[in-house]
Amino acid sequence: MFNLNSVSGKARCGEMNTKHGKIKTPFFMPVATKGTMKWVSLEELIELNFECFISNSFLLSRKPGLNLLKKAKGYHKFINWNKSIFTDSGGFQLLDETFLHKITKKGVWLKDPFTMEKVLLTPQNSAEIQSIIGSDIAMVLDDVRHPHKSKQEHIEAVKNTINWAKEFKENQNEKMNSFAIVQGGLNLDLRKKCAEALTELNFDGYALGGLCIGESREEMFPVIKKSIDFLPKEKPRYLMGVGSPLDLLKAIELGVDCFDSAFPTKSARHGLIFSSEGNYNLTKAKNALDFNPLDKNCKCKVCRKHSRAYLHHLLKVKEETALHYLSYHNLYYVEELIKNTRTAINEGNYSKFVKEFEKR
RNA sequence: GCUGCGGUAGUGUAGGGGUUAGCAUUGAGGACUGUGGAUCCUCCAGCCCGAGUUCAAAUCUCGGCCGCGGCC
Repeated sequence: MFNLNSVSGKARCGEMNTKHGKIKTPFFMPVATKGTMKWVSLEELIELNFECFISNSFLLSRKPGLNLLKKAKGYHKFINWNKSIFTDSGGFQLLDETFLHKITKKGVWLKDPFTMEKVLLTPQNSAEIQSIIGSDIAMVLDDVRHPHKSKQEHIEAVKNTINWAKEFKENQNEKMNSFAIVQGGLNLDLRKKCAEALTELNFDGYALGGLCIGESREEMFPVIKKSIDFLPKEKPRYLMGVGSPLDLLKAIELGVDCFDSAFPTKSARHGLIFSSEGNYNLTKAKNALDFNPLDKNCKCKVCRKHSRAYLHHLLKVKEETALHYLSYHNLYYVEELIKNTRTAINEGNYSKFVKEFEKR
């Protein structure tokens, strides 16, 4: 399902094939937890040239629920999306105290946020949920811990992650593609152990999980760099949760093929604008009288039409349209940026591309 | 004109002799990365004016100014 076309240093350019089409790598996918991005519609996602997004299968299983999804003949039809869809298991919710109830060897007890009912999510039922959803790429239920938790916790998390991956693989619909997630915190021995055990299980791709959640860049990047070497070259590598422009570029330089993150849209909602001249906060007072576009080099529909001053105003008076405009712009920016990384890799000068970017 | 109540950051308020004058919001900055749809952190900013009582006044007394209500 994955073909590598060219490399530049460790950066790779290729193609991922799913039931719903081809996706050029590296790529970034927005987070559409419950069936849409926040403030950006699926229609606009097509307009923005994204080939896929990621939803949260646990939340979808609670609402609209599996019965509805079955009756709708799958999630793709329900939301009328005929490109690829990744689904997360819901494992990431372990990090959120409002979701997590208890981690056990069998799986994880999560609180249904709609009803507060406690629900046991296991590798088996997660595989079934994602199969009913009709996910193109299902993510295996994993045990995520904060990077700064004790080694003992990470040992336990890796053990659970490996066991759950085995059970997921045994129970999943064979036609469904699935990616396993490497855990181990910042500990390279644990990362290696986890990666090797998961590689033996022969998943369609491998993700690096548990990163970019509070640890410093100085801690994160060495772990990515080393962990990449523990993964098979011929399979796609997915760094979960990374979405700031510079982080994306640096991770691609280390050999990562795909990403998802709420960062571009979440940032946009708080006024953080991605731009070719660096990120900045639109809520700053100096933007109130700036009649230039968000990014003078951006061709998105927002930058073509509206000024910083106007968008600053909308944000200040809490008009919801601002959230839409800014989210749209940031997604456009990220998609353009990643498109440019593919070009740079194909042309064999990716490191130079990153250096230029860092100079901004 | 008389009388009652009140006047504390830009706004809304707490404190009624000794407080680094508290809170909310606004304002200024920062954070946010497998999304609980405005959250978290830092900072700026104030006792209406004058006189008195007191070791000490935002606080008590008197006068002024302003606001709201009542009476003439």
